[in-house]
Amino acid sequence: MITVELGEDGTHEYASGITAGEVILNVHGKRSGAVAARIDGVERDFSHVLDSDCSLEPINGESEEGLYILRHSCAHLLAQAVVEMFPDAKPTIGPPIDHGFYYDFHMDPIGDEELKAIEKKMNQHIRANHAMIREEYDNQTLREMFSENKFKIEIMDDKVGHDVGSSVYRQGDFVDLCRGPHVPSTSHLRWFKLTSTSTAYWRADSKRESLVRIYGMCYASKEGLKQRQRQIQEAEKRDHKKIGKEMELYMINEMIGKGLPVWLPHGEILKSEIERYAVETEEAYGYQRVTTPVLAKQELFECSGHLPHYADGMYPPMEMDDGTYYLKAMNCPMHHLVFSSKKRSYRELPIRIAEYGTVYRNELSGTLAGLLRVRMLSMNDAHIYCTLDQVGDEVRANVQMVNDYYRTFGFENFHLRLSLWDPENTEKYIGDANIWESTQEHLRSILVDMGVPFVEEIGEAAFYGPKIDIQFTTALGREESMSTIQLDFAAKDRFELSYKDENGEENGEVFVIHRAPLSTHERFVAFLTEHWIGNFPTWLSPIQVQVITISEKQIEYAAEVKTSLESAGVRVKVDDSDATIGKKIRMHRKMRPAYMLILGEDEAANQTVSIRARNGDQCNGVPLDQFVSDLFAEITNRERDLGLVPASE
RNA sequence: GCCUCAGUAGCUCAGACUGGUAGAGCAUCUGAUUUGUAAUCAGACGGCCGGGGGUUCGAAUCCCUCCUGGGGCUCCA
Repeated sequence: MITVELGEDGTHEYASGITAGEVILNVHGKRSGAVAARIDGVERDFSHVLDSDCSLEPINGESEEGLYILRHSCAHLLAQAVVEMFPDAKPTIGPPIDHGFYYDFHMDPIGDEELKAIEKKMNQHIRANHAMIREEYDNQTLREMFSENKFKIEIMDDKVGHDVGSSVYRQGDFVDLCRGPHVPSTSHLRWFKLTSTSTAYWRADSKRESLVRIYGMCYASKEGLKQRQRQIQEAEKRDHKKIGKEMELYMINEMIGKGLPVWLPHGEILKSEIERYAVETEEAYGYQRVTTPVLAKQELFECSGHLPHYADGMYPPMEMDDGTYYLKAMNCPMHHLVFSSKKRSYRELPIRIAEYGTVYRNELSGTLAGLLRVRMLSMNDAHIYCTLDQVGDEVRANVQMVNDYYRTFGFENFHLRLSLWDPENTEKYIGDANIWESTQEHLRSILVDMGVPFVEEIGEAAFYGPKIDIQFTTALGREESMSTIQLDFAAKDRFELSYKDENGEENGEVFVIHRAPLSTHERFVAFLTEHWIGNFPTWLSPIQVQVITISEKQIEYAAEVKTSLESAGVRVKVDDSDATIGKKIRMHRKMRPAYMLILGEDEAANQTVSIRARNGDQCNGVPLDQFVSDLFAEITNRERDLGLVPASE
């Protein structure tokens, strides 16, 4: 007999030789929702045989670990179907990922129809409910089993070696090299869907074989799968490309080029309102503004380290009669030169230099997408020059600034990330291990002191130093960097930055903080559009008030209303055409004005307006003067919500 | 750059599989209508069907090629 410790479910005695699955069946019954078990802390299959005392905890399919196992198993199921339908296809690797899984095959490219057929075949195997059986073999046998698949052999060379054996998993006629664990049988994989295909290179190396990657999503329940599908639908509704077109925020023209959006009047309003807000804020925080050129000589970018470390991200050089020029991919080198354009005293520090600078980056043409990935970016950029002692205050001020901005813009789904260098991969970075470790520790202790929660991630640092990124979660559940605060210890040496200290000595210990709390105009407007579904707060709305007349008789009064709103600085448009008001409301809805004003005989007679908020709530008979002053307050206070109409019950 | 799906009127889309020479709604314009909170009626205008090449008596439709857009190309048994 052996003793199995089951946590809350107590301790049970079984005959030695019982499997994990049998214990779970005994304790939790058929519908336990478990897909595997954790035995003495190690994830195991249901078929794992228990022959000594141990602890056992079922892994539920809905848990993070459970979903990982489900998705991994679903990748195997995909490979089974693909190999059956395309006997020449060679499976390579197939890991679980967020929401699902993929599997890379060495095979001819496939299209939508094949994808559907593969999904159908997978469903057949689910109905057949093949057991997923673990088998262990010695090294020699494994190499014989997979002798037809050089990719698997290469994986063995790397991960298994030549001495020890490993495991395979078999379902029906299909066998795959794998460590496991897996679900006990294919019927657990019902809630999946193949989503797309793509290409990837073997080992992410463009010189190696090109592989077909097939993506799928997989969940533990119908509800899980449906919920994800709803999330995707919701994200489509919020897509900034769709809303951007409807609201005429920006356009992309073939003759101008890919990744080079043109800001249309409505988008330009968003952009300049954001910029005005940034300028006000930065003035309050003691920043000085400059404008620097969009291109500069090669020497500058060699000095900054961009050319050796960032050349792929830059536009190719331009040969001029006096040297080689590059479009700038970053503003920092120019700001460094502003700093060192005159002698600096310790009394001046910290010096904060800001600019809404336009930078140019050579993104691969296939990665460009709407406003989210572009080749010309307007950055809300600034550089702070300070001593190491001052870094803490400056970082704190910037975290505070980000918090204030996000509250005003209504963003809630975000968290801080301390982005560290990768000590295994040092050639990507400037500077030695000591300076990296000490500056990272400095930033870490600032965050800890502030008591703000943050996560750490290795390999996400900039090439010149560690950073604090503010990570934003999109409607699709994907995490994107929105704001950044970067500590740069390399610039002082490269640009010989210095100041005269209290002792009258030239001091070269100038630390630079790069910060961009509002990201780029392009990304920021894209996220803002997605977040508000185009229904921006009044101060940001391209059209703040849309006036609608009921009949021709109110044309004059409408003009009067327009004039008084305009004199208060409100962006207002009038529709005095002879269409019905129902039609006018419907038509103007797509431009998402914060408020519509309905003007009829009553309003004209009493100098009032009827307000219709964006959500359809109304408030009739409001005196015009009152509306104008209330609206003015709402705009100047940058209120998040439309407050001029009481919410309907 | 690579794979995949797509590109038809200003917008949203049908027609394509099975070749016979282009359609709808909205927008716009012109009339009529003067309207109280998500589409008033009628008429007109509008397209070298992304570009080029090929097959054919005949191509939006089939084939090739280029361009542009969407999705993906980070997750490593």
